[in-house]
Amino acid sequence: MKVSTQVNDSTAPSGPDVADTEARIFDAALKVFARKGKDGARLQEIADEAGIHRPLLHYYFRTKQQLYEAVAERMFNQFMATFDAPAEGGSFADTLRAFIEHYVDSVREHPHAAMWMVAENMAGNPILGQLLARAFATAGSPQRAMLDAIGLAIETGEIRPVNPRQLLLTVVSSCVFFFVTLPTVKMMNPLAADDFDAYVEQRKDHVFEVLYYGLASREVTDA
Amino acid sequence: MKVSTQVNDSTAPSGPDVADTEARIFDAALKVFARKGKDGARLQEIADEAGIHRPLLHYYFRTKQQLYEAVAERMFNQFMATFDAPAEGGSFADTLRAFIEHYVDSVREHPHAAMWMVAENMAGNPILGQLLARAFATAGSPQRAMLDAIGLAIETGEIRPVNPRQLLLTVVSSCVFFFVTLPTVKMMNPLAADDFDAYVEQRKDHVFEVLYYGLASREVTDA
DNA sequence: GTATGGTTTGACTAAGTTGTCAAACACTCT
DNA sequence: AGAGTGTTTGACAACTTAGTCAAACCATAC
Repeated sequence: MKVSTQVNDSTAPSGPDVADTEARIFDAALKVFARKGKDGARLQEIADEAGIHRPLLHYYFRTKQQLYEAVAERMFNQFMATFDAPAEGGSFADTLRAFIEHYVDSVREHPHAAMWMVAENMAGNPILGQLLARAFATAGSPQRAMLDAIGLAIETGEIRPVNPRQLLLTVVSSCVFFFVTLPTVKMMNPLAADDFDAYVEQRKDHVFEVLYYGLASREVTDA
Repeated sequence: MKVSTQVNDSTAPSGPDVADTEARIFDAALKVFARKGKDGARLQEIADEAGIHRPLLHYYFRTKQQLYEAVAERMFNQFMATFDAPAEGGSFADTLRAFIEHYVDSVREHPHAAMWMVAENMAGNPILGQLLARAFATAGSPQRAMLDAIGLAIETGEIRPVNPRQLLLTVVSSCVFFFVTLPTVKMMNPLAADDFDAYVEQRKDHVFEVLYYGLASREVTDA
């Protein structure tokens, strides 16, 4: 029996390439779950996508639920791993620019992950919240670091006083939402449909510009 | 047979309160579909929620698919109907403030609608895009008006030149995303969990502040 | 080469879900 | 009261899907 032991005890006879099979299942499940959602996904479809027979899914992961959870956890870790802690020392503008850049790239690189997390949230599952809360509590984590950077920039007066958590949410919203509503975005903005790469770069620039410099004409006005 | 004739031919004998039954089905379906998604939803659960027997669902809407589509359309219309065209004449700042206010309130008032649209998008359905595109093409629509207002404000120099479609997307993102990821937001921000009303107001203020005035300290710098 | 371990397969089971139907029902009109 | 309409009900059929199982399979170790 297998049932997902992460490491292969390399002394025992291990027959065909187990690691490969498990990886194929992961990838396939990732795709199908993200496309169809947990309930919409069919084990048969996952098996087909992975090029294996359906009972093998049960051999590697007992139940659909367990497969779902395993994939969810891996996806989240994968996604979180793509973040670097913001470089210390530079201006907040640089930090923010880099954070936006990273975030958008991460979402692009793991297109299913963002949707997955949103879906999980909409279903009311607190899993993501728990994982994120842990990340925020961890001293060195990029999320924590970004929050700290905001606080610091306010103290030094580089940026105006705003609620750091609200700001972080606004930044993340701006970086993720367009990706989650892609079909609509592509219909509303020709560039997104024609040259998505270019669109994404445009979006990064826009988000930074608007958030950092704001809309109000600089000539005009007050502090 | 019934099969969803919107209007009740009031001359014919109509037995028990048909309009009420249909409305109850709508409301129930709305809730359940939004909670569980199209595939996760069970007709039995919808029937229970509506307090009727399951075959009645088929009597009013032949299939699950048709029920889903009917509810989707109604929800979208309901949602769109909550928007007012931005008042002409005022400053762009006022227009933006009002738009944010309205958008957030609409999302709050129809909590399922936002999630529904996002889910629809994630499933790759172009329905929402089509409906929205129609709204944008319509001269008097609030969406169109907002886009025009942005263009105008740029021309008059009230705001700096930005891509209007990108800006609109950023605004909408900031108003909707937090609602779609509510469980996570509540775990990350104590206020959201303790006093959601207050949190929502704080969010409106924040979004306007950041988007309009930007983060950069006003003392510092260039146009 | 044969025994032994984990892996893969095909056939089967059990449960749950959608959709149908004919009979019972309620209301109105004559 | 009785006919006629549209509505509601309970029982049923067809189908899909997750999960099980024992037999076949393969690779290595002896």
